[in-house]
Amino acid sequence: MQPERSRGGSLPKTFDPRSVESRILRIWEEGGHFGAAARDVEQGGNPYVIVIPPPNVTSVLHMGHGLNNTIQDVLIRWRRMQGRVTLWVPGTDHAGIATQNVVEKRLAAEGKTRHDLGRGAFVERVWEHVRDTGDRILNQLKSIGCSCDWGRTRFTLDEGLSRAVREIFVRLYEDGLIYRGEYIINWCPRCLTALSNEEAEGAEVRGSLWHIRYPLAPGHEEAAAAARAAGAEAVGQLPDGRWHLTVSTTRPETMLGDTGVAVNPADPRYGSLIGATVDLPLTGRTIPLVADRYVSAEFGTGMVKVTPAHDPNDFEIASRTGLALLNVMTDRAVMNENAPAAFRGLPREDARTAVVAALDRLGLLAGTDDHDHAVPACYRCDTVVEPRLSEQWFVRMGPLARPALQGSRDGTITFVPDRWTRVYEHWMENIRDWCISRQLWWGHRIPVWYCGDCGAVMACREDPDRCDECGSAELEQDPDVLDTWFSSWLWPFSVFGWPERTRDLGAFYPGHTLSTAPEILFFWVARMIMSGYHAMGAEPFRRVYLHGTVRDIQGRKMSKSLGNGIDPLEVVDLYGADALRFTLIASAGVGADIRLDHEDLEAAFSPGRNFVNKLWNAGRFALMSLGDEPVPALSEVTGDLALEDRWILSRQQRAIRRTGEELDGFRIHGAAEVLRDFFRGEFADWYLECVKHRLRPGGPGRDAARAVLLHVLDTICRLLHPMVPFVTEELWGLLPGAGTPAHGDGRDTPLIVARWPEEASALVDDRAEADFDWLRDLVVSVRGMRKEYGVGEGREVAVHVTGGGGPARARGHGEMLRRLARIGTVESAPPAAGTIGASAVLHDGTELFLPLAGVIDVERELVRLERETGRLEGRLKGLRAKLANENFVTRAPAPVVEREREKLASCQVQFTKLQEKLTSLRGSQG
RNA sequence: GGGCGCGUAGCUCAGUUGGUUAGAGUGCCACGUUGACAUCGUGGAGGUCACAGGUUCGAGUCCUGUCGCGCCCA
Repeated sequence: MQPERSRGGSLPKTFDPRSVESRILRIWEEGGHFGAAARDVEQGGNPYVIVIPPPNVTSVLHMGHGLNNTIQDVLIRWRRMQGRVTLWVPGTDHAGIATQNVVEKRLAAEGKTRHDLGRGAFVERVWEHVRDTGDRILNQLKSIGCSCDWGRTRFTLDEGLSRAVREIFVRLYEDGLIYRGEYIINWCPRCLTALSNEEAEGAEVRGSLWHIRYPLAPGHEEAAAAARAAGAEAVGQLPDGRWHLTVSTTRPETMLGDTGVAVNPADPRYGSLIGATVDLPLTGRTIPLVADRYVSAEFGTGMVKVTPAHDPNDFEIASRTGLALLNVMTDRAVMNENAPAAFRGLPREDARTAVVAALDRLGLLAGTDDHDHAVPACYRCDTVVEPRLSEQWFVRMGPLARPALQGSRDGTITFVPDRWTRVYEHWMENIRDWCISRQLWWGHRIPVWYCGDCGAVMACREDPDRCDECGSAELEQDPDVLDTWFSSWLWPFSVFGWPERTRDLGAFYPGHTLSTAPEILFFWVARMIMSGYHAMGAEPFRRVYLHGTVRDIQGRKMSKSLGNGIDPLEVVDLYGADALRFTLIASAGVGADIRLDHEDLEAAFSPGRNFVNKLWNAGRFALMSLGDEPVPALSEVTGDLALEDRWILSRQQRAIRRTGEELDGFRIHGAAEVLRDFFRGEFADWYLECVKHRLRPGGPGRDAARAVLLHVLDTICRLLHPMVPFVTEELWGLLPGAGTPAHGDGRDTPLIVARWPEEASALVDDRAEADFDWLRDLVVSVRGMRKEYGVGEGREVAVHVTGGGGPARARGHGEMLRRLARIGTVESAPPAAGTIGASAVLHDGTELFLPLAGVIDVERELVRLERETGRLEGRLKGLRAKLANENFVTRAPAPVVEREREKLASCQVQFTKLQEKLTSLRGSQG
């Protein structure tokens, strides 16, 4: 083994995530670096807490999880390195409907329903399923590097969390904030359960608006004629002479359940008809015409049919006007015994067709229009929701919303991006009661018992034996379970043992950041805030980060049904977890959606993989170059620093500062950009190239270069660790210097708990930055001229550097210029008159000249110089006009004006000198 | 019907209180293997910042309107 190659030389040329990730994971987990204990806070530690948005226990990891949890892990790792007592609590959600559906589907494959098994056996069957697959998604999170405290993993159906559900239910019931009642709720006729308003998602549908004639009952002819005379076009006469009204509906089948027709009381057209009765077609029933302020005189005919048992608005009208309730459908949305015999047993869709046909035959169909409207569908199975009258349990939300609204208004809780604040507040201001009972078997059973003898209703923390009222043992528990979100909304404190007053609660509540997708702002985030204030008296977190959605290349949301998803684990397998993370982070603007090509994973994820590989190779080179001898600490070489050393150290301080600023503002992609620019654009492209010759054994200033190289690479590993934890951990572990003070902290712990870098203002060096920028300018300029004339890198060139501060600034950097631009010699004297070559002028007026006799094409050089002078002339013109404008000079801030003046001066010098070159070249040619 | 967001390079997107020559990744063209990396390097082409007005010394950025796309609420 060669001494100078003993480090790094044996490492593979490309980073191999598979050989690294599992080993690193083990180091982190076995080291106990993911966890935190209440004790750490009690002893004065400053906590930083995130609770995970618990994924559905039966789900598998998708890209949305990937993004969401990468963001959380970046924040957690960053705070952990800053020395905060960091806790990220993982867990899963029992997802009542979804999970029950999965198991029911399996049963269906066996030709069974849950009713064949019975409740107890079915629930046991679901538990079996959950025991088999429940850990799956959490293990998947591990494989993308999530540093959750796995020992604290919770499940919403755990005993402790179930106790929390029961406690909050009973408390709210006792406070009068939970009640039972018969109302119109959203009902899924496939899942056969009630849904909350949030679970019924409206989808725009192209439907029809049917106009139907309802004959007036005899005796109202005069009133009808009066209405007609008052301009009521919806009132008319049928061929047989009967008067009729016209109502419009998108759901004609519901007319079988109509119990009235309503108009606005202030509508002058229909005043005479209020109190009249209508012969409801097809049913033989007679229904009244009533007045209600809900009815809009402007919409349609200004006259609506009222179906209180099948429409929420109609239900409201009925409750105000006393109209009867008539339910004409079964729980499966099939017409029931209250419907006329001809329609009984028809599913709602068939009933619609049949009703329309029947009305048409009777000549009562006035017409049909196309009509776009929103139709609510079950968020779990996409079946069209049927508004249904039924007895359910509700949470009275008004009192809970008040403090939750206040928390946002007074700035206690902030949302990023800020626009969500208004969405949140609008929802809170228009809060509606929450239907929490579900006609399912999988979930927390409602802790309410009914006495079979005296009819008492009891909400109980412990299962009761006897009725509180009459002592009877004839008790029956409510058969329904609670909405899953009724347990999720307790998550920020139930995971810490609430309602017990645990040490964990004292240490870790309130938490700090919540990162999630905006889809569950109402479902979950808003309700957590409500329950937090109600149960704990404090907000559950202060900052809510709502990130974007992962979409396919066409902008469609990734979904199982579309088959356009990307499996994060496949990406990890192909490109590594770091590549996945970096790609996601670097492409996710604050709150912005991400598009990824699911058909070309290489195109989608190679940027991340390539970046990681570049980092790996920079590390590999550094390790090879550092050699085995001890590397001095930075403090030992301060007197020996070369320009490029001072430059990179100065740039590093800016990178540290900006990374912190970006992370603090949840601009994680911004942090990624800062670090990519620093690492790749400055460290790898320039610094490493500058010091290569110094790093060779016996190279000039070798120890200083080694010290700086190690220090900067060490810092880069730290700064990038939250985003690409595996490669940085691996690399950092290979860096020399375990236990030396050169690294600021001991190297006996892994990077995951190493100290986050702090800006060292003493290392900021404006002068070095300016000088180095000048050299970069020179190098770029020479490279450009070489390319222009096709002077390959195999051939060294001489460069005359004259005028401006040039010769002095170039002095001492000959070797660097040789390596970066293949400059053989730097001449500080002007070329002999008549020498053929290429010219350029740097910003400070330094003239460059490459003698390229034999290579150069004078015509081409003339064109090139003309292009350049033309460009400068354009700029000069703009700058002169700007500075000649008195308004600009007097009104713009002085520094802005000064900057423009400097630009003008610099352009002027460049222009003049290039102009001279051009003139002399023309002269030499002519 | 009400509200919100978006429209910047071929593609995907940054652009923080208005102030350098509007940037990155990717794709494209040319050259290149100088002992980290071809999952690389160097150089280059590519934009009337959707459109029309307005405010301002100055607008991708602020205001108004129009067009197109997406989302949320009713």
